[in-house]
Amino acid sequence: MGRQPCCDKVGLKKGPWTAEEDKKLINFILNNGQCCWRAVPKLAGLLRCGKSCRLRWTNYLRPDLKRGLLSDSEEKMVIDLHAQLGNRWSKIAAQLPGRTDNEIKNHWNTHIKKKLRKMGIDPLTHRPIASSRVEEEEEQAKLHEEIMSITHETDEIFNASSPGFCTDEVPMIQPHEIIVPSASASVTSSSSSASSVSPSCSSSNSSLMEWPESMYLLGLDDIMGWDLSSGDGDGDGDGGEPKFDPFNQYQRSNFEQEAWKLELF
DNA sequence: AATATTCGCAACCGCCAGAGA
DNA sequence: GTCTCTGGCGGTTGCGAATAT
Repeated sequence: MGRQPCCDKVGLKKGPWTAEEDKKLINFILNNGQCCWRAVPKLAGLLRCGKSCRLRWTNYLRPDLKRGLLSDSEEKMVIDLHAQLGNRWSKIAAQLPGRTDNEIKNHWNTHIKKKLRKMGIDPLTHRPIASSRVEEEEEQAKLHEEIMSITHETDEIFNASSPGFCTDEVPMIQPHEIIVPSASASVTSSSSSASSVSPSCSSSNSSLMEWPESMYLLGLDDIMGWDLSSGDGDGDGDGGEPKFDPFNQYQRSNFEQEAWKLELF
């Protein structure tokens, strides 16, 4: 049996999307809406697989996406939500309008993780690194104690029941006599407590097929979410970054793309 | 100036769940 | 109930840019 690939991969293009491809995809979706992604590339005249088209749209081309780095409040929200939900990026993204799971995941892995470690917080447990180490050591010590007490008990039982024991007397154990404890009985899952959060997912963007009218009226800083007037420009986030830097490839490509989008209409 | 290394982001891959036949 | 297909998710990779040597 086995699953069929989402598309016939022979002759399909991979790698970065060109402006031409983006244009085709946007035009198609704006005219036809998001329907069957499998059919999109064929109908839109793209040599891509449907999955790739969907990802490109949801992560990059959607008109309601925010651009630029996450703000401090957004970052804080991500950290809080991660503490409750773990690596459920889509659930986290659902709480941050205009942000994608991929964007948040990348930001987490490249920025927030480091930041938390720098602050002495374990990004996995969200606990202070020092104290979690102490707890870990305590746990290990406890475990050791338990093992030692069990060993002691068995030794006592053993010594009491079979004095003068000799290893030569141990009967050989046959394979069928070995009893393996079931995994379910011995392993307890320690999933994070996610019950307290109920992602609303209220703003399903699937129906959003028009560029926001405000886009025509806003300036660059508004469109891109950049604060062009403030920031100390050192990139450390302490002075109102991100600041627009025409030589920053990432910002520049965003700008070019936004400008291009505007020219579409 | 040249080369090596690190960083950050976009895109891909494999798996899973749900829907429908 | 089984099988197939699609959309979605999270982890990983590739590659260009930035930085260090």
